[in-house]
Amino acid sequence: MKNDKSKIPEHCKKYVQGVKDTQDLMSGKWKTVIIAALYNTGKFRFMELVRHIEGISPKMLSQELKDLEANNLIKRKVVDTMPIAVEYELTSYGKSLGNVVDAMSDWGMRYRKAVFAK
Amino acid sequence: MKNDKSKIPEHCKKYVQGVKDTQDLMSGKWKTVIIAALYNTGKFRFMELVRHIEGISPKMLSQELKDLEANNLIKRKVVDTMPIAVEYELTSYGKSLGNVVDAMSDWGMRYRKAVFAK
DNA sequence: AAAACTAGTTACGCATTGGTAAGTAGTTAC
DNA sequence: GTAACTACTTACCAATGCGTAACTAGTTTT
Repeated sequence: MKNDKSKIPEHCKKYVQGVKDTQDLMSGKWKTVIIAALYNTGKFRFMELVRHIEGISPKMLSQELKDLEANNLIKRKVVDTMPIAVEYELTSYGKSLGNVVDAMSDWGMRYRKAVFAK
Repeated sequence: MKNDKSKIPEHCKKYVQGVKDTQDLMSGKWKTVIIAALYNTGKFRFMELVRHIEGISPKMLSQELKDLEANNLIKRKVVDTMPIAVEYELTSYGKSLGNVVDAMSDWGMRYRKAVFAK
């Protein structure tokens, strides 16, 4: 056997597992966009997000926010004014996803330029 | 209006668009894993990938490889030996996704540690 | 000559995803 | 007092994603 790739090194498995875990937490059509929005602007109310993220419905936003909150990536805060306001922002975990979102955004912008340049 | 977030700054739109574009190209259950595998190891034949990526079926692998090739992220090379071999590797575009995959892997590994540490 | 390996393809089907539309409960502006 | 706003929820439906299993066509090993 000249080149046996059948044995997968441990660090490689961990590397891939990391990618999978991150992907799972950011799965679905809207989570990365929500995270990107909160990462850029800091704090948003529910309807602000609905208006800010074009195309999202209240149903999907609500669902995705719940998922993100369950994974401790964002925190939901009810401001007890009259009328009540609900604010969403990233937790420190959530903020640490900034690297990932930045990398995706950088790459995406460069790719788009390259594609349109042809 | 104290705090008008209704006007979305242009750079913010571009930022989010970048994230979306990247997400679209890496969508599905297997693309990031395939990219990570090729990024780590360089070159793989079809059946090597099937064995290396646990859980993937030939059908899904074939489908995802086609998608990735269509988006110019990987190249497929038929080595004209007897029997023929088919090699897959990242294009330079594909390699430039390394930052994204690295960021995802880093974050995922840290997150996993943090979750199990509790 | 049969079994096994290469690189896939095809048929089938269930389950998840995500969209539309409408409804709810409370508050407030006109 | 009625329309509109906030923060959602619910019901329903269509499309897609993804898995299983089997099959193909060529090559090679036994």
